[in-house]
Amino acid sequence: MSKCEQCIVRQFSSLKALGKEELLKMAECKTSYSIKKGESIFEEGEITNGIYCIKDGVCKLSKLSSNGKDQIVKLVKPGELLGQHSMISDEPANLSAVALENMEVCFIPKTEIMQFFTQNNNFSMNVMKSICGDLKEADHHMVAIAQKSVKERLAGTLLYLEETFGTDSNGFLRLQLSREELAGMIGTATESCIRLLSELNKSELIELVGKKIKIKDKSKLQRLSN
Amino acid sequence: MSKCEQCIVRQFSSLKALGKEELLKMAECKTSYSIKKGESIFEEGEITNGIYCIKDGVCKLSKLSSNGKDQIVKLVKPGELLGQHSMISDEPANLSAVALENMEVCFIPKTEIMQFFTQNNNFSMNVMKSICGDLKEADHHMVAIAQKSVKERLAGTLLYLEETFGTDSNGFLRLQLSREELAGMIGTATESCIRLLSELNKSELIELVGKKIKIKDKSKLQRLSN
DNA sequence: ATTAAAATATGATAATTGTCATACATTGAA
DNA sequence: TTCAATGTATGACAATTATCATATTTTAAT
Repeated sequence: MSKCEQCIVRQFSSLKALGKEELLKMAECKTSYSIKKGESIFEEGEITNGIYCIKDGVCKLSKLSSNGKDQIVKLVKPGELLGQHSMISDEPANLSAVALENMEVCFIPKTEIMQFFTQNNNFSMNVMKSICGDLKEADHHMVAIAQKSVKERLAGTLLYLEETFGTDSNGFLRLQLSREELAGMIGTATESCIRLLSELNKSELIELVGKKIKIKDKSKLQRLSN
Repeated sequence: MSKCEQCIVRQFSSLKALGKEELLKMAECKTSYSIKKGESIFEEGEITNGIYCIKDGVCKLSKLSSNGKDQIVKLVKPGELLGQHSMISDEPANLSAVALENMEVCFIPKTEIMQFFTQNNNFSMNVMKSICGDLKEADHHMVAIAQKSVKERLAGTLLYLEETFGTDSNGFLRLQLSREELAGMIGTATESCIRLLSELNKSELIELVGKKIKIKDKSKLQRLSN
């Protein structure tokens, strides 16, 4: 069982407010998991009874719509927490969490976290702040979907993917999403997404090699995204 | 200066966790405002330095999109708080708040609220829960906008307006929104909204009298909304 | 009451986006 | 390797939605 004290990603989450003693307590009760690409961490409607801290790998949070399509609400990366919202609300998960890469996560039971809430005000404040950040992002995303065209959203999403997850040594987006997932992020049909990617490819704003995507003209993409 | 202890709406917000002493302190430092229909409480980008508790009247929270249209993100009603998110994030307001009816609100300065956060864990938990509820709603709204047709969203929004704000003695929706505002809620052009309202009117699912709207066939609307 | 301004309504049309069909490419399992 | 399955790509077409123009109605100010 590894020590939470020495875990680097802790620094990037609300957990950075925890003290030595609290970290030791947490190390004792936590469980580590490896999750393979494509596997789910929890499903919409499931009761989670704790939170996950992501050590490595990226996952998607998505919600199934009545039309059968999965809307991706947020991507979650190392350092971030998973499942806080439903734990705090005391409700089943509102979203499904599925690994986009192989992941390493730690599960911390609800009872433990709730103690931190009552003992450590900085921790509570951090969690509140991070949830408020999520809400702000969600509002922003909502307005984008409501008011922008699919092409504008696609451009914005590609820029977001590069900024947030970076590129590999050849300049391709590090995070590999299927066309269907990309469509699920911007809220459109898979075919429309593919079509627009082809168009951006032809006009040389991006380059497509297999399912890999490289951004070739960032400033034009930015202007396009509005 | 009226006493917070006796304020009814307090029961409906996170403030219900506050004790007698805290309420007395709050009553001393709060300021009451009357806001007329159409006036703004705060604007996107403004620093608020406190929160508003709504005693009476409904307001809209909206965000201006780059295409010049206002997207309504949420409607806020008596008992609810306003401005918590930016206060907690320590950032300028992300949304504009504009009164849809004449309103009575109380402003409570940030310094006061922050003390409650450190002193009263129930209060912190309540605020956290309410923000998580907002996030859940925002996600839900996002998926609806991304995956449903304008007609489906319109039907859903009309049902929401009836459920949430009720009807007058003649069965018309109590909360009067302009067609432009209704369009801003569902994320579409004003003309499209008007057109679909006419269509629902002709097929007798709703009745239009001036700008007033009455729901005539709830179950058909529900089926339509998906 | 009169009039200008704003909101609502509707038509015509164009642009966007979704759906279905099908072809091609890639991947992974036997 | 070979083949099936899955993912990606593209065409054809239909449906949805936005935009612009223009009435009509309502509202509010003088």
